Amino acid sequence: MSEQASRSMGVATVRRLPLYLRELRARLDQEDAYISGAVLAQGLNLDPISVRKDLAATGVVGTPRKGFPVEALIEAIENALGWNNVTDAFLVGAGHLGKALLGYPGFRHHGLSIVAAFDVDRRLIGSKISGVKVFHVRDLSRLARRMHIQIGILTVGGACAQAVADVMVAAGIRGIWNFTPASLRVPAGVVVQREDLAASLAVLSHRLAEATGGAR
Amino acid sequence: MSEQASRSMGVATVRRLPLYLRELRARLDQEDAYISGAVLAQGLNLDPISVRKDLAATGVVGTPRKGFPVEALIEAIENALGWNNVTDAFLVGAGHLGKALLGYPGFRHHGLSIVAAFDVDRRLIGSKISGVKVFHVRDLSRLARRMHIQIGILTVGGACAQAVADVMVAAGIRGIWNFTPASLRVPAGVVVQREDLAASLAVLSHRLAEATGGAR
DNA sequence: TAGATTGTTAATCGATTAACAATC
DNA sequence: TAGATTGTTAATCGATTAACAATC
Repeated sequence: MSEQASRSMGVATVRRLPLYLRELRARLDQEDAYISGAVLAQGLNLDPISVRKDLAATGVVGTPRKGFPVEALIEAIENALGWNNVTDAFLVGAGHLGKALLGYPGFRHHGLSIVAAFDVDRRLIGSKISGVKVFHVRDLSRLARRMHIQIGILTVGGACAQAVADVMVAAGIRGIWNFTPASLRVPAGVVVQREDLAASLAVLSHRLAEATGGAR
Repeated sequence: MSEQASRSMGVATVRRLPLYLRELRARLDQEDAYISGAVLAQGLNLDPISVRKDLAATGVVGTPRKGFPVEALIEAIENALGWNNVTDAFLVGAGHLGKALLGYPGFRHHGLSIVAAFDVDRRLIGSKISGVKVFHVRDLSRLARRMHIQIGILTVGGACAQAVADVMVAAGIRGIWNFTPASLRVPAGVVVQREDLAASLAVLSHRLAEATGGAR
């Protein structure tokens, strides 16, 4: 049931699920066993109708006058995202951004655990960054297979992004979180999720230019 | 004319503009003075029709059989995003992620220059990170006003995100690039662009769960 | 009962995709 | 001329918003 619900969920809804999850977990610490869509919407600056639809998409049914059961919602959202089980990931490219992601404690709440890092810089290999050991990229394939790694985080320079992605795919990795500006080519069945800083900045710039108008 | 074009541009189009810009700049180094939408689309893994529409939205007219003039496209895109002039920005929160952004050289190509960083950690204040000096947050308001800063980059912990955003707004900052999970409340006229790692990871997780199906 | 809240159906909007005419 | 490519109009799709019925 919940699987079918998750299968038909729109991308926009999926993107909002972590917002709900965060807020709901905070509520759980308090006394509230139920929360209404309107309250949730107000706390997150979202449209109440949108929230109600998203919550409905999780398969959890609310009760009029009371709202939605907080605990059931948390479980349903974690389930839809696969965040109830921890997924191990490899990170390739231990530069500035790679180090930042290795040091980010929040992934724990998102079912993600970075269990090894990779680079080609001799000074890094063998060291530990935020408790995660750094290996040479040439060891990636062997380790990924042995550990059944599903997710690869790509924080290398744009120039070698495709080459590393190829190695990841060959090593059996099924999902690539791409922080490089490169447009990756992968075989069908492999999922690439792009974290596009430039695109985000473009939207900000454009909206600012719009707001400012021609007058500068 | 180009202003009007930029005003009516959809968000999806704006998000793709940096992709085109990057590819076009690479082409400029080669001999090509013209590029066809189809070629551009193939290089970026995009739908050709989509690309043609996006390029049309910049106001640049292509010529059949030849394609679009590369140099004019670059100029038009830079113009639409305001990336032809460098915009100075402040960064608040010199932790892992803040340091990563301070060390990222690519912003230069996106019309963004981080001219100062802020934190409350005494060990950081007065130091330089990637050539950018770190100040105490209490100095932000004064400096932002004096330097007419328009963009603030928010890389603090979620707990104090709103407080820092309030300071930014009060200091005359008009656009906030929000890397925290907080849902910021700002007055009308101030633009907030969220860089939502959790949302992105959620999409990846969901697509992986979808691809895997129930069988795990 | 009354009223707040969910759930559902319809309307609107924007983005993508398709088809085809215009043009060099 | 012929053909490749742009430009435009229409169709489809998904997301958001609106309106209202159902329910505790």
